[in-house]
Amino acid sequence: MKIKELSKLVGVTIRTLHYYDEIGLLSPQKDDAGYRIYSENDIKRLSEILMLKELEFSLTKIKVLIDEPLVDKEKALLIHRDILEKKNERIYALIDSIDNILRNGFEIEIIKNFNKNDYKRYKDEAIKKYGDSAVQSYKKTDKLDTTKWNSIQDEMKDLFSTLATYMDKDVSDDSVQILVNDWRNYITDNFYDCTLEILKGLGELYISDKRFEANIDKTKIGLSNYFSKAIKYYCNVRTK
Amino acid sequence: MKIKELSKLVGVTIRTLHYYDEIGLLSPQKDDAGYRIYSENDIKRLSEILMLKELEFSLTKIKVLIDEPLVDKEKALLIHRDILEKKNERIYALIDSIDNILRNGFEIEIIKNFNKNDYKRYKDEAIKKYGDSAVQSYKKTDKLDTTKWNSIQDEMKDLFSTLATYMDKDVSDDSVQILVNDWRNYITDNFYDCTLEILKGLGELYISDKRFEANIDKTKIGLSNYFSKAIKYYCNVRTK
DNA sequence: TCTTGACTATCACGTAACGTGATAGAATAT
DNA sequence: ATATTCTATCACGTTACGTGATAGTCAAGA
Repeated sequence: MKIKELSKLVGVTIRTLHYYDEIGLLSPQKDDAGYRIYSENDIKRLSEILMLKELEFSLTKIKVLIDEPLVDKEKALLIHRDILEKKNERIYALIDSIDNILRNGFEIEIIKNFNKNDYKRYKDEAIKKYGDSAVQSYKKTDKLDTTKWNSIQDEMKDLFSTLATYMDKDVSDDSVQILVNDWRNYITDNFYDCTLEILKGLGELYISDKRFEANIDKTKIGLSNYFSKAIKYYCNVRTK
Repeated sequence: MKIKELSKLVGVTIRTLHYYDEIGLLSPQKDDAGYRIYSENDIKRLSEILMLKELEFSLTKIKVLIDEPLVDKEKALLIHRDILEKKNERIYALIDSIDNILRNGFEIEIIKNFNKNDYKRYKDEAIKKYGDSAVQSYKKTDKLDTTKWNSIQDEMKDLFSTLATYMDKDVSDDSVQILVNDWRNYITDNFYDCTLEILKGLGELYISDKRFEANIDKTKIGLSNYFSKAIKYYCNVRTK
């Protein structure tokens, strides 16, 4: 069977078959003219390749799975199943994120994601060190249902309206600084460990990002600017 | 803020920031020495970039979303949500496939996937031509619950045990050819339109693939070989 | 002032799985 | 004999960076 016939039969492109030959995944015999001639065994092998690919195995893994009779295919499938389920969980979280954005706007999501990479890095390192089960407690970030979101929204509003009544005070005032500290604890409790560095970054966001500004200033004009200054003071006092 | 400070703050690598500058996604000012100096606005922009990236938007799409005030962000999010949901469905189907393999072995999955690409291609073309709703009937391939699988397994066994009683007859015998035809209809009913081309390919699989062979020969030794020959005869008679 | 170390810069190649031409020889149909 | 179809082999493009290599810049200590 020549290349086009096979490509039509199984529904892959000729280039794909060329490529599989190139990487040694499926290397048929060649005739005198150099044309690839696919045998029944090649068809069988290709069908297996395509099925494993359908399951989103990488081509290198497929090669190992097919060529090494030593590997435990069932185990590989189970592991792969696990990976797929985690992927699914992640996608669920993403959809959830989008829903939250559509309901509540961008700002909370930005806070949530501000140092998600850091969080993930720490988590990965922690898993390496202590195993997966020990790190389950970090999961709090992932799933927040609607009622939780509403309570978060409410607490934010409370904090902002209290802060609004302080706006004639200097940002160094104790009552203001206590509120900033509350806000910091609040983030730590609900999202991730809010270090001074992160808090500083968030404070800078609050003045430069119009979406934050608009949301915070709904409570009182100029509040976002005031809040940002209060955070800056809070951080400066505590940095060295 | 210089590059390392920012990279630590938000948890991305320096290379990533270099790259974002390179593609014009995030291009900070530079000082006399050529060092990148990130402003508060840059931090804000980066946080937005990272959030959209977290939602699996591509960098080019992120660029458009941020830079073009004309695009409807809400609409983009809704579309993206849709894409994620489809991804989710697909992963579910994959997990389902793996479960089926673990329960029933590879052979049915291979039959199912044999020309899945073809199936998808036809489906895509059909959707282009007739719209999505008209193609819903093709969906039968996707979801098969446990009871359905069991009945399929049973029918396969029935067919094979009947065929086993015919093994002393010539493959050209009417009773044998009727069984092949039944098998073909069976695939068409349960999986996809089993053309002669595909049937031929399957027949070749049955002799060359040891997993098929083992499964079919459970009923009677040599049955897979016999079945394969019967299919070949069936196809030859009908091809021109 | 010199050196050391930390930080920065710009190439430039590698990754996965092909897509997409370009160019040229081989097989088949008319 | 010629036109068409099929085949082959380069070889560059894609995404979002990772990973060196090499070299210039800055602040601090001897």
